[in-house]
Amino acid sequence: MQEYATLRAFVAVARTGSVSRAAEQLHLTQPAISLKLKQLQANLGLTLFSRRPQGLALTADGHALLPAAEKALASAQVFEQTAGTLHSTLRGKLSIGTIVDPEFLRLGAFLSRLMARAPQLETELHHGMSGSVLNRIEQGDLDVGFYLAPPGEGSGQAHGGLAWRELTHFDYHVIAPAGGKIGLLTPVGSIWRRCHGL
Amino acid sequence: MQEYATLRAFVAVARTGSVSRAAEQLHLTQPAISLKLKQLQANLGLTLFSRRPQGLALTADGHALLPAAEKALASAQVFEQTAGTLHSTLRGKLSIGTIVDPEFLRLGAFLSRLMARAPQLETELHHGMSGSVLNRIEQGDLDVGFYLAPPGEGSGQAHGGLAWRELTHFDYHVIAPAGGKIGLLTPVGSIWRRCHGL
DNA sequence: TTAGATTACGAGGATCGTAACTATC
DNA sequence: GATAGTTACGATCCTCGTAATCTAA
Repeated sequence: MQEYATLRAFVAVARTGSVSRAAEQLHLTQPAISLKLKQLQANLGLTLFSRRPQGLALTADGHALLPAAEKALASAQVFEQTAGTLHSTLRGKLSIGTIVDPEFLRLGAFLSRLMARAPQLETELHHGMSGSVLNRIEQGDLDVGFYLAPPGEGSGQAHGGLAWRELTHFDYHVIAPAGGKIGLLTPVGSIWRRCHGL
Repeated sequence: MQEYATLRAFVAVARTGSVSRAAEQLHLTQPAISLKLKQLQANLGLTLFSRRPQGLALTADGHALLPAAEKALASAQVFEQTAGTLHSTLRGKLSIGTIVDPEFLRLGAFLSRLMARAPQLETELHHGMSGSVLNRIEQGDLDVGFYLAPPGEGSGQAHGGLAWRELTHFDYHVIAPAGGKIGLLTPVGSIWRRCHGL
């Protein structure tokens, strides 16, 4: 089965009539495109292009395959777009409780990833000590907050009415109102569900 | 952009409701599927499955994405199939001149790859010494033949009215009537063009 | 000589399987 | 204990970019 990169190369070269322009368009180098074409033709056992002085031209076989390749790419884009609409419906304001040094929390990375996932989400940062963040979350004042966990405590458990989950690649934990089911009832709460991927 | 292997994993798990059965179906291991699912969900920023005692069940998001994934896969299969029909129209008999030991030529591998590319093609093997094969090709008695080339001779050149091309991964060469243009005029000749991918 | 394409090759990253671990019945 | 899934990790394969080579106008 041909991968998307291969199909993109094929379509780009077919449309531009040139490996160079296709490479430019796809932000790759000439050799990369050239190799992809070679692989595609070898896999299919077909000759899709013929060399012309000013570039490459489609053969009859290439012409016959182009529409199918374009459809395959279009379907893939539809998939991506469908996925996009599923979390672009997220709206609301997320109140985040922070502690200690934002640099230590890698807060910038966290926020940028959050924005990438849910661009329409507003965030509001509230700084405090670890204990006060816990209290304000329990009171519903904050939606989610950082929490320095004691080492060796495992992950994914619930305690004290709060659900917490270890963030891999980070040295801190995030807390949100318990159960995850509550999260689903409000726009803000659904954020918590989305955050599971971060 | 999600690759096909990822979409196949998603669809297989969604349909079977189990990583194990999906792995079996795709001839992969449980961890490979599990990783693909994790990557897909991370890329999309969505939770597609929820864990059940007997396996995994689609979430609402997963349900919404399944049709798009199936369409993307179907389009890819249409592309492959279209390519298949392009060289399944090949018919005719190919007379192949062989030399020395068929085992040494890896003739079985060559023929099986040829059959995979052009299933409707008949082949006819004629064994002889290297010189006689050359003569019979020049006389049009054979369509294509094996030839032990002197080392260091480069590849893709034409000499003595014959075109020859080095077969990568093999230690021998294939000869066919010169120019490749002649090849396009007859069913048998078009075989030579197809062989370029082997 | 210039423009365009291919080949060679090496570094970096992705993939997949084995093995070990966790959780649920 | 048995079943289902995940994590860890290492070997292998793939991809892409740089540099060199090839071909035609």
